[in-house]
Amino acid sequence: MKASQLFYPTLREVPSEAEIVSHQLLLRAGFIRKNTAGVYTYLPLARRVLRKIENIVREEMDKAGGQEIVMPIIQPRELWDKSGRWSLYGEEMFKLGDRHKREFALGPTHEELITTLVNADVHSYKGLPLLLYQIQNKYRDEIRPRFGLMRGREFIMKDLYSFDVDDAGLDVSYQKMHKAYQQIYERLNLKYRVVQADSGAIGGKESHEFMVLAASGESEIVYCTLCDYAANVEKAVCSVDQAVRTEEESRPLTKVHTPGQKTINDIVEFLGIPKTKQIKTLMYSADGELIAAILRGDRELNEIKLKNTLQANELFMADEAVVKEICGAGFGSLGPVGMPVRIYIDLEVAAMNNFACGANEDDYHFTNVNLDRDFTAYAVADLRNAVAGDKCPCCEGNLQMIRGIEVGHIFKLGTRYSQAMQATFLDDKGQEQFFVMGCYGIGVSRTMAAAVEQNYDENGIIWPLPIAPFQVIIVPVNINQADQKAMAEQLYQQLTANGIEVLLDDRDERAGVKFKDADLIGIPLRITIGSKTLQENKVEMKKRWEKESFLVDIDAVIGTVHDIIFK
RNA sequence: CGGGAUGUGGCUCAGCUUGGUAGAGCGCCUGGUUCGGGACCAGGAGGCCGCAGGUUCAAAUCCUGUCAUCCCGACCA
Repeated sequence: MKASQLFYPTLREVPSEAEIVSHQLLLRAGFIRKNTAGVYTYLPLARRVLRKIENIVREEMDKAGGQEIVMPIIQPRELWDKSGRWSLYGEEMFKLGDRHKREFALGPTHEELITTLVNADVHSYKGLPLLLYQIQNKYRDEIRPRFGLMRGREFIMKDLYSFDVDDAGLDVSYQKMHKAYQQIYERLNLKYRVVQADSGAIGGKESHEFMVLAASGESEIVYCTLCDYAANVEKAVCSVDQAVRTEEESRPLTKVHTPGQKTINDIVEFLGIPKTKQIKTLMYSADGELIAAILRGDRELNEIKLKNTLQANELFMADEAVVKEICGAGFGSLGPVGMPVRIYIDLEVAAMNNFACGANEDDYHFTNVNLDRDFTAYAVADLRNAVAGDKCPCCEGNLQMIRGIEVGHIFKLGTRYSQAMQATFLDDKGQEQFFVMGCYGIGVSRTMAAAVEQNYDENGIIWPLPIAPFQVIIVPVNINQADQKAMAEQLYQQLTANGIEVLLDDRDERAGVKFKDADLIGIPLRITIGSKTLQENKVEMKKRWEKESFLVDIDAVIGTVHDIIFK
């Protein structure tokens, strides 16, 4: 491809709408343009990258037994009524009507559609397992689209759905996908981590997320430095034996006057009691019922864990006025002693003694509080967020934190959708059974953005070789010099003939402009043709990710490029 | 949906407080000089100042409404 022919409008300045690196660079380098919030046009360079990602995904899906199909974007309401998700998905779905006033949705995901499809045409266990996938635009009317391609309202996703005869079959399909996903991220050449994930209200028992590691990632991940354990903080287990047991004797409960002291820090200062000897009491409304969640003073509540423990559908922090009425004190003065609602305590708290807490009376606290003697817990559960330094739940190692971008997510769905959609087959005993399903997504466009978040410098993008829009860029310093132009053409032809994707910057621009653009769009390998080196029958080569360039004999160019690209 | 901010040529922004009919840099076009890290000189094109009302002799500027975009939060297979 000749740069003079390529549509890649680069920008010198950062468009003001872009906050994060991938958004800024993809805009500046002429990969994407915004149409409306969360909706983008992919220009030629982006299209090339997306295709490469898609092809790697496609190959691995096929290798794992997947078969590609394409499902419609427009889906009728009835399908979604069947699964109950028309209202459940609610606002997040783009909805539209036709001229007959029939209602439709732009597909945010395709479980309903594919379950219907498979149910219509697979009637026997002999047709299973069946793995079908597509790479397609998805539509979600995000409350707040942001970060460019990271959280768009229209995005490209690969979604595969597995259909099996039973749970054992699902396990096999799930493992296949798990492995295929690892292959994919290896091949994309991205640093990533697989983590245990919360499967959400709708998911099944098991779920893993694939995280591309990047400082700007939205998700927090904990991982063990010794073993393979890794999990989304939402999910990370804080096991019992992490709790520091205190061996001291129980001391008598004491009520202390603490005028105006509300926060944990206030008590640290006022009473000289460390955070780790205090507890905090958080009030929640769970499906309308007021409950108390209790944690050590320095810990953070994990709402997802609490929600799962309570098996609540709706959970939000209680209104202070309500709390005051029922408990007799405001937020800063609460405690479990005499608390008139159900008390859920964190595992760690169960191991503490002689701690301090609010007395359910403004301006008073208790010290030397002890579980069972002074109050009883309705349940003890893992409720807090893991933090760096926690003991690994699987081994003797310690946990560390890192940030990541969720680019893949796999779920065991079980029979949730097949039951809702009444999708069945006959097993080998002639019994009617529900399909046992799994679903497996990869955010293709998000993966492109994540690759940028992970690979850039002050000059622009540094594409990993497997997904670079071009592998090599040839820059003749001055295209008006006949010998440079001729050499550029010659190398371009030769490299192209050798199956290498080359961009020839044949524009009549100054060298600086061409270098800047080459760096910005992130082509991994640059070949510079200048008059001095040309006289010595050499060209200059530079790897985008390295600082120094090096000279190569013209005869050796093909071989050198080959070595670098195909390693 | 709450809180905050912003809408002025393709991009980044100034002008708005104290109304008098629009500017800079970059980009773009033409000519010339340049030519290994976003050149220089000269000339030029391009904006009913997001939109709709209102106040006023007069509105980019003041007022009201509205739309859009961005950030924080709530939300989130």
